[in-house]
Amino acid sequence: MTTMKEIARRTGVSISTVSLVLNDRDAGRVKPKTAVHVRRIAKELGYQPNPLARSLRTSKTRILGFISEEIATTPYAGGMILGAQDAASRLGYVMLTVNTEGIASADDEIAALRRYGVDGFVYAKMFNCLTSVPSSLTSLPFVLADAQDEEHRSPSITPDEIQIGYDATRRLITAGCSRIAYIGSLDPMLAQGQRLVGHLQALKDAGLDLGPGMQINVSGNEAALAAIDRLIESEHPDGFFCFNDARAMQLYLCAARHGLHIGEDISVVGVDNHRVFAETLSPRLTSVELPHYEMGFWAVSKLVSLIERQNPPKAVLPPPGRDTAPLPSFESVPAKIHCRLIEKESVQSGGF
Amino acid sequence: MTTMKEIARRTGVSISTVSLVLNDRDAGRVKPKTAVHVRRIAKELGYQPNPLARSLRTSKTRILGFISEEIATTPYAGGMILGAQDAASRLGYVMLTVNTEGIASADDEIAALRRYGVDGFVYAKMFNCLTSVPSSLTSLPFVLADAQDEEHRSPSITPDEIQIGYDATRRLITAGCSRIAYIGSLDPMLAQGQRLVGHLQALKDAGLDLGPGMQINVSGNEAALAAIDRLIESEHPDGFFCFNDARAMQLYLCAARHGLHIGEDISVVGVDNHRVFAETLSPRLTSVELPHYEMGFWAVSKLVSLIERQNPPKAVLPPPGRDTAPLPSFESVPAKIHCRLIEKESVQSGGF
DNA sequence: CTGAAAGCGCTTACAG
DNA sequence: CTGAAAGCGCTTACAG
Repeated sequence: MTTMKEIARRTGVSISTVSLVLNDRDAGRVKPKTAVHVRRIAKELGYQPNPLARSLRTSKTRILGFISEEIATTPYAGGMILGAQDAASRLGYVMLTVNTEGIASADDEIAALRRYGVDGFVYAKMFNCLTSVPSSLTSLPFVLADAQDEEHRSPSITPDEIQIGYDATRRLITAGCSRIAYIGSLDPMLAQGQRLVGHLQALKDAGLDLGPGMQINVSGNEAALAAIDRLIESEHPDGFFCFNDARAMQLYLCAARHGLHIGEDISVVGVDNHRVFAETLSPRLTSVELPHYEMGFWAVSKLVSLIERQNPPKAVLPPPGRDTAPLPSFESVPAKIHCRLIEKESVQSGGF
Repeated sequence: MTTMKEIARRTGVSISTVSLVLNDRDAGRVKPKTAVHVRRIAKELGYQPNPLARSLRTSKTRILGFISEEIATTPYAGGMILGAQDAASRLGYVMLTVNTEGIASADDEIAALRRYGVDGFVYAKMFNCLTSVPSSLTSLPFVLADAQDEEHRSPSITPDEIQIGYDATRRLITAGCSRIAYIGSLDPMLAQGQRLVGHLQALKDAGLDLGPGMQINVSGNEAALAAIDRLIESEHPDGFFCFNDARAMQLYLCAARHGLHIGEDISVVGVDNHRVFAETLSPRLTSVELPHYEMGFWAVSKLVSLIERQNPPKAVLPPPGRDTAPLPSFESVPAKIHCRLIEKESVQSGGF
C-alpha cells in the first residue's frame, strides 16, 4: 500500500501538499505544475487512500451499518442487501452487515458497529410493518427499509402496497376477468390490508361489485386448501389475486384438483414469486415484483444524503434497469416505491 | 466515546499504562493497585477501544471480507451470511459483505475491501463447485465456502454430498420403499454426481438393484413433468429422492396428476426445501438440509484460525444447535459438513 | 513499576 | 504557493 509519505518523498514536496492535491483542494493553493506531478506519481504507484487513517481525523469512515432481520429465513433479504451494496459502492461507501437473528443481542451488534465508526444505519425489516426503532440507532443518521416507525418520524422506504393491489387487479380486469377473487393472508401484515384496499378500488373503478364472498384470507396448509376449494366451488372466480407465493401455490394445487388450467381457464396474478417457484410452476404466473432491491438501493441513497447533508452529491445515481428515469435529487428519494408487474406469460381469461 | 487519554487523565497515569492494563499485558509490569483502578474507571466510563485507531499501529482491523455471488437470486446466501456473522461476532470480528452480482467488477469490490484493511476473505459460492480463485484474494488469508478451488490447494468448506445421497436413500429404504427413484438435474453441478453416488451406494448396501431406468435427470418445466410422468408410469417407484426443490415440486405435481398421495402411496425425500415450499406443500416432505449456516460459520472460524495462526484461541465455539458436540480445535475445523435429515412428517411407504 | 516518545496514515489550521 | 506542526486513538520499544 503506497502512502502519501511515499508520494511526498518521490515528488519532493511535503505530505501536506500531497494531501491537498489528492483531495482536490489544490485550486489556487498549489502550483499547477506541482499538482500534476503529484497526481502522476500517485497514479503510477496506484495510490489508494487509507480510509481508516483518514477517519481518525475526520471521524467519517464511509462505512455504513446495515441491520437486518430474518436474513436466513426469508428469500427477500438478499435483494435488499444487494441493492444497498450497489448504492453504497457507487457512492463510495462500504457496508458492514449485521443481523439480529442469532444469539447476540441486537444492541451488542449495534454497539460493535458503532465502535467501527459507521456513519449511519439502515434498519431493514423483511415485511412492511410498523416498528419501533432501537434507541441505540437514533443518535446517528438512519433510514428504515420496508418498515415505518410507529411515530412516522424516521425516514423510511416502503413499497406502495395499495398500488400493488390496484395494478394486480387491474391486470386481471384487462385480461377480461370479471369474477375476480382476492386470496389474502390471516397474518396481520400492513401489506395485507393495503393490497386489499387497492384491489377493491380497482374493482370499483371498473364497476365490478362482487360482494365479500370473493375475498378470503387463509393460512395454514390444509385449512387454506379447503377454503380455496370452497371459494372455487361456490363463487366460480375467473381471476385470482394472490397475496403472496404461499397463496399462489395453494391456488395452483386447488386448480389442479378441479382440472382448471392456469392461463386458460383461470387467470392468476400473484405477488413476488420466489425463484424456485418461478422455475417450475410460475412461468404461468403473472406477478408483481416486490421492490426489495430498490428498497435497499434507495435506503442507502437516502442515508448517504442525510450523512452528507452539508454538501450532498448533486443527484442520485439510478438503480440499474431504471436508467431512463430522470435522476432524482438526493432530497427527493422516493419514500414509497412503485412496483413492477412481471409478465411471465400472458394472463388469459377463459370461461369457467 | 471515551478514549484512553480520558482514562489516563482521570486515573492520573500515563496513556501507556492504560494501554498496557486494558490489553491485559500488565502482569508484572504495572502495580496491581494501579491496574485495578484503571480497569474500574474504564468500566465506569464504558470504555470501548477504537479498533480503527488500533489498526493503524497493528495493521489488524478485525474486519473480515465476505464475498458472495448470487445473494439476491438464491435463497441460500442468507443462511451462509448468518452463520458467518455469528462466528465473526463470537470471535470479536465484524464482516464487510460484498457481492459480485451487480455492476461493479469483483476486483473493484475486493480492492475496496483491501483499502479497509480486512484481515482476510471468505469467498462464498452458492452451489458446490470447482472454482478458480481471483488472484486478488490470495495474498491474504482466505477460505472458500461451498466450493473447492481447481487445484485443491485452498482451505474450503463444502457439504458432504455423497453422504446426502446416501442418507436420503437410506431413509427411504428404512421406510420400507423398495423401488426407489432418483430425480436429478441436468445441470453440471458437483452435487449432482456425488449425491447420485451416495444414492447408488445406499441401494447397493441394501441389496437393491434397480437398473438405470430408475435414475432420471431432468430440467425445464414441461419436459421435466413429462419425464417424471413417464418414470411413474413405467417404473412404478414407491420412493423418490429428489435432487432439489424444483424436482420435488415437479414430483408433487405429477403425483397429484396420478392421484398418488405423498406419505401414503409414495415416499419422498428431497434436498433443502425452501421456506415458501415448506409452508405449503412440504410439511409432507422429509428433507436433507443443506448446511449453509454451518458452512458460513466454519468458513469464518477457519479463516480466523488462519489469521491468528501465531496464537489462535484454544477451541472453536460451536454453532448453535451443536452445543453437545465436542468442540473442535481451530486446526480441525471440518472441511466437509455433515448434513441433517429434517423429518417434516414420517415418510411412509404404501403399495403403489 | 511507569512515562515520554515515536509512529501508524491522514487532515487541517497556521506561519511563512 | 508550500511546509512544519499538531493531532485523531492507539501500540510499542525504550529509558528510567
